[in-house]
Amino acid sequence: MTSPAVSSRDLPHPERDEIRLEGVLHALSDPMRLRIVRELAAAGAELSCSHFDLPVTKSTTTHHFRVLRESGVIRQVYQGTAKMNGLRADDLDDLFPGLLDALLDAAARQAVRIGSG
Amino acid sequence: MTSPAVSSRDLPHPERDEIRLEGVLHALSDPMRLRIVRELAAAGAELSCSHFDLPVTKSTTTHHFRVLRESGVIRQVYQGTAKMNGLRADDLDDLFPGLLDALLDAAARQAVRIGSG
DNA sequence: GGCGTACTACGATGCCTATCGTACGAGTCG
DNA sequence: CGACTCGTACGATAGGCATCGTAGTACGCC
Repeated sequence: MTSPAVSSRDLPHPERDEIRLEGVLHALSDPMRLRIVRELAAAGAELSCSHFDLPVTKSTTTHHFRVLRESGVIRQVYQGTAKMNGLRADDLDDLFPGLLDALLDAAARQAVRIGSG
Repeated sequence: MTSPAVSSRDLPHPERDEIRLEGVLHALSDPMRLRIVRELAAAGAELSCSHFDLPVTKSTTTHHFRVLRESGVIRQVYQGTAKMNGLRADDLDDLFPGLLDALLDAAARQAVRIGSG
């Protein structure tokens, strides 16, 4: 194949209008998921699940990505065997202007302060 | 007594440096608690627990206020039989500049959009 | 002291969830 | 086809948590 071609398997995402603030906050209140989102934002591009080296098993990683997707924080698309993950920054900015930036900034400040990132 | 006098009963609060972003987000990911925080912000002053008319029992209300306090979102002080609740906006703004405003704005926008506030 | 109000403490309950392990499906490459 | 990689599904487990009800404590007032 030339390009890996997007698989026919597609995943359920909430529409932009279905995204709830409570759901987003809950998704980001888990350290593992906050870390994933920070990495995605820092990369500024879509990353495969396997790119992340998290201190949990693959099952748990899958679980966290699903929570992020179902809460509307990320968008997931299959590309061959890989699943690419991208922040839904456009949708979030439209719904909650400035929130994502404030959250990422807050996470970065805390990482500096605590010294764990 | 002239003024209700702050009771000797005092409540454990996290120091500013102990406040964690994950804890704040988790606290605000509950609709009841987000509602409390929005009311506190709208009032711009300290409010007693009994001021809030929440669709849950008083036991549950106590629980929610404790979660908010222990996560560092609010400060609670006894004044006679009443317990006054105030947002820790100063501490939060110092730790996470702009975050509280962004969260309150996001909640307000969602309330308008959904039509439940 | 006695009463009423404001809030708490404790136990119970049912649900949600973070985690794991194993077994499996989908896709790519040789 | 066969092997390998990436990720999923499912079941289990243990802990957390939102909720309730009842009983109890602290405080102010009469």
